Amino acid sequence: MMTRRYIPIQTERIEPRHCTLDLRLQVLRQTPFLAALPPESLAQVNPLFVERGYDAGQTIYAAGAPATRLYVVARGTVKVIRPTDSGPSVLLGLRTAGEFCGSLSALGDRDYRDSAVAQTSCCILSVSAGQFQAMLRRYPSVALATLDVLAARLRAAHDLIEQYSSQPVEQRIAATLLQLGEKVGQEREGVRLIQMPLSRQDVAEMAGTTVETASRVMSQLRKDGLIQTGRRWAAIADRDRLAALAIGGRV
Amino acid sequence: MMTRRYIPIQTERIEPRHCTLDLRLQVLRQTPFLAALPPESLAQVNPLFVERGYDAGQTIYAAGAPATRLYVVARGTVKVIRPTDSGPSVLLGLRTAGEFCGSLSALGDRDYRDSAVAQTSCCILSVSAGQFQAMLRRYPSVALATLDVLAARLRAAHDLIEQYSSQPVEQRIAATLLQLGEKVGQEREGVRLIQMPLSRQDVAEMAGTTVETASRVMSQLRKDGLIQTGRRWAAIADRDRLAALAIGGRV
DNA sequence: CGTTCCATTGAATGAGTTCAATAGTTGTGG
DNA sequence: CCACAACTATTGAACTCATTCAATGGAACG
Repeated sequence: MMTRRYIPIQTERIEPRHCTLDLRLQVLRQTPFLAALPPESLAQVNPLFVERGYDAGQTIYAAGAPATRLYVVARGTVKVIRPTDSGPSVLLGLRTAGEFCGSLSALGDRDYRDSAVAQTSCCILSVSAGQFQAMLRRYPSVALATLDVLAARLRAAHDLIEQYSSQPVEQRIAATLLQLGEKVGQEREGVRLIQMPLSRQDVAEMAGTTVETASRVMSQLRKDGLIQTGRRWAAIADRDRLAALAIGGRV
Repeated sequence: MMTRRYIPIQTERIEPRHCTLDLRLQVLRQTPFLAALPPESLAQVNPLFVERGYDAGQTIYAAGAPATRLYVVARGTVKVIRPTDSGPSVLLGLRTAGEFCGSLSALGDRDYRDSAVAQTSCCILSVSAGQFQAMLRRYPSVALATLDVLAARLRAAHDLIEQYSSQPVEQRIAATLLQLGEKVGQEREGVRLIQMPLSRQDVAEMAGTTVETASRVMSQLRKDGLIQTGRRWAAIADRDRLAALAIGGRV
């Protein structure tokens, strides 16, 4: 009664823990910074990547540990979180198929500044930081593509900073849900279902608030017919009104 | 009486509005992404840069305008600000000699997402986005160096996000002042003077709060002997206690 | 079938904003 | 050189949004 089960089914597709060889090349090809490579170069770098499966909840790398590898998501969804000294973590972003996380700059920090946790069970390819550096040097197009990805992430980070410092919680949560809808949403029965397990805790960490507040706001949004929610899932029912709320405040 | 004028003098050095030729090459050489270039390449790219002076308060580029150029600060200090739909702006960062701002990715947005405003009078070199892209392609070391800068900025942005979502205003302001001290601070009469005009408004925009709160917090910090302040300036008097406050909360 | 996790809701509290008023500082023009 | 206008900073008081503390109930999992 409180949680409408219009969408009882959820992300029922269990991700395979291990990747097939076909998948490997396919993923590497769709990875932004490798997409520009000619096939023969791709075949050359392919062996440098190591594959490994993770169960949902498992940590891929932890903040504070030596930053030795760069990870590429082949299947599944990964949370990149920043632990805070006191209290709950901050969710910096989600990585899905083809996206990377982990060590980037050899000159930068020696340690990871954030942790990556499997949100679904997933399959991850990884390459050592040294080999990645070598790739950057050897294939200039890889460096340029990586530059674009970083620029885009920087823009996204600045968007977040703007949100945090100028918008109330309700708007931040609305914006968060819209972004999730863009990234991992799928149309289902007239609503846009966010295709990943998503707890109130997750939303709270993305919007920089507490579980209770996230729950309250989302309950209200549900009552207003903007979204649908359930245990560890959410769907966008009225994209336009939600977007209006996200930018303009009160609808 | 209320504002101690222990440091009545301030950033009294008026920046020259126009750069000398010597300064040009010197600045380009200390610019991170050009530092790696051999002298002859530097001489080649030098003519691509246009120089121009700006008075304090002048806008170098404005958010929303077509992102056509990349700017390198030669002298002075530049504020990179993100205007918000409603209310005050957010100060994303400061750029001093050798640092760049403006258009980065040709693939990315066509428009600037933020504005750059001269904080002091300053001298700026700029290059067209197209020519910068050509430099990235022609000199791989430039691309790699730019990658490092972007990675560092991304880390800084994530630090900010963490602060915003997990720390109270007092700590954010303390951290802001410490960062400023690192970046543009100079030892003067036993304190670290922040060598740039810095209003409460500026601090507020950096810490994501209001002028009033910034004023209140800084007044308290002054009473506690952690900082010294005046009209449009601040100095760090007790770095250790300020740092303790920034991370640990109440001292 | 009970234990654990997740979500919801209430009430009290508090940090920070908002509104408003005052005052010191700087710069300008008569 | 002085008076006035504009800017910057400070401080008070009311208010509000969000957190915190706390308690309950449903859903999933073994």
